[in-house]
Amino acid sequence: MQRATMNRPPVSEGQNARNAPCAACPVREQALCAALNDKEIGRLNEISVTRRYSAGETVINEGSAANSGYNLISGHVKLYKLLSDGRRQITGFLVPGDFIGISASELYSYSAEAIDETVLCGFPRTGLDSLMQQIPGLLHRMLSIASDELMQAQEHALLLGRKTAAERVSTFLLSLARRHGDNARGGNGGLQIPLPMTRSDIADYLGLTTETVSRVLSELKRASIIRLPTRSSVEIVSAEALESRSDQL
Amino acid sequence: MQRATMNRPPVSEGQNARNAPCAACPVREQALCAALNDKEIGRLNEISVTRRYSAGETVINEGSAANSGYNLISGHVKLYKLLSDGRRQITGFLVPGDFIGISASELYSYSAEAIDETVLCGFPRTGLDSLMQQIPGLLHRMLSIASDELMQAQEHALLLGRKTAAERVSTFLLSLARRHGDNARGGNGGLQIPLPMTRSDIADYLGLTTETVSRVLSELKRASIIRLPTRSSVEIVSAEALESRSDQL
DNA sequence: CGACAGGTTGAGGTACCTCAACGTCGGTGG
DNA sequence: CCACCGACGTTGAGGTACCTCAACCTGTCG
Repeated sequence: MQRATMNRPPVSEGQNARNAPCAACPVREQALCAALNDKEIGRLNEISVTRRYSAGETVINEGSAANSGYNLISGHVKLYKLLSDGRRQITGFLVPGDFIGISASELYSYSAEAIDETVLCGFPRTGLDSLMQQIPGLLHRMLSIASDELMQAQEHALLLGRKTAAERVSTFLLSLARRHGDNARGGNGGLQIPLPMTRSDIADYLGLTTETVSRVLSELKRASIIRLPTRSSVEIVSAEALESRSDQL
Repeated sequence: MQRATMNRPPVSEGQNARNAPCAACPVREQALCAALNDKEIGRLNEISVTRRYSAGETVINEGSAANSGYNLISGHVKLYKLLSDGRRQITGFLVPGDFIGISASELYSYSAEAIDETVLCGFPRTGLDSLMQQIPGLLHRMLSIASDELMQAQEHALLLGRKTAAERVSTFLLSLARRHGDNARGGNGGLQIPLPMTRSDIADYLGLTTETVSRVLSELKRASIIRLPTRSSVEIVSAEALESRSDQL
């Protein structure tokens, strides 16, 4: 289980290229890397360090120095902010190909935690910054990632500020389905979707309680709009019904 | 009231430089322009068009083609998204120096409306894009603006998803105070802050109703934490009391 | 001055939360 | 291999923070 690439310090050792060859990377054509040609990606590779995180492990701590960026290779990560009394708002769930660590300030303004067994490809910020100066395409890609996240964040604000519990859950399920793609149709033509996060995570993402999330899911199930084969997956039987309950998206 | 610079088409006429000389621009050192030297800003100036908007006028319509960006010169603008039944979520209030029109897609994903008499400096997206390709500093500046907005959006999600009405209003007043700066102290040492937006705007920003906003403001006033000299201004008597009621920020 | 949009205050309703009990599943050790 | 354990999830009953509806107040502008 332990691998040679684990826990390596962010200082380049000249061997990372061999340990984590970008050509074989499952997210080579996504994420930051899509912007780079093979030569450029070699330079990114020189400063990158892959590392495995187990479920629940913290990747980023709110308030700590923002000196790394990460590509999510496999697994899932949640981003969140806390209030002093422990109330939590999850601002996003990340899937492979997503970038972690865009930061305007010197300190991270949010925390990041692995949801399940996860592999990240980390870059020291200094190296990333100098590469961005040398490769305008990389800078441009970063802007496009940030713009996209901003759009999602505004959609999320609409959900949190103005949607009902049923609308929030329906919207959430649809956005999962959209991101998961149209593959993986179940036996009855439904869409099988993994739910790696807990009900508590979902609640903290939607601004609800676990009980309310559970109740809405149960009601959707009772109405035969979804099925819940396991606690960590949903099958969407009628996306249309969800759409009509989600008010857009 | 009509001015020569009003309603000019985005095609450069070679006179805009004289009509809107950047050197005299009140937000020359802020916004996008801070990233540019005098020569570069001349090129930005060539493609820019200033235009005046009166209160309530729409600047950007959600769903329309995203072919302009704007610098806010003076006045105030609100950004918002709507649900099909008219529920509205305001995602931000902009002040002079802010940029409007970051967009990941071809279409705007939000609307923008002038709150009061407002002057914007507009750029066609094509021109902005080619300038960004030629001037890396401009691209970099844009990324830093986007990152900053993203951070604010996450803070806003925390407010909408997890804060009480009293906490939301207190947080809002403090963030206004912070942006307004520490100038403008009132007679009794309080901080005078203009409130150009209506109670309804504030409610739609905070995910509340106008009645709830009004009740919380009245309570803060009763507790001598704020004063309400006019309907469009607040005086913050005790920022400390607001901080303790806002849970961070 | 009259009218109207914006704002405040009150009374009652409700969507969601809180608290509590019970179910369920996956892992672990006897 | 099965029994137990604990974390996660579901369901129910009651409470409450905020919403809804309605009346009234206030300033602003023709």
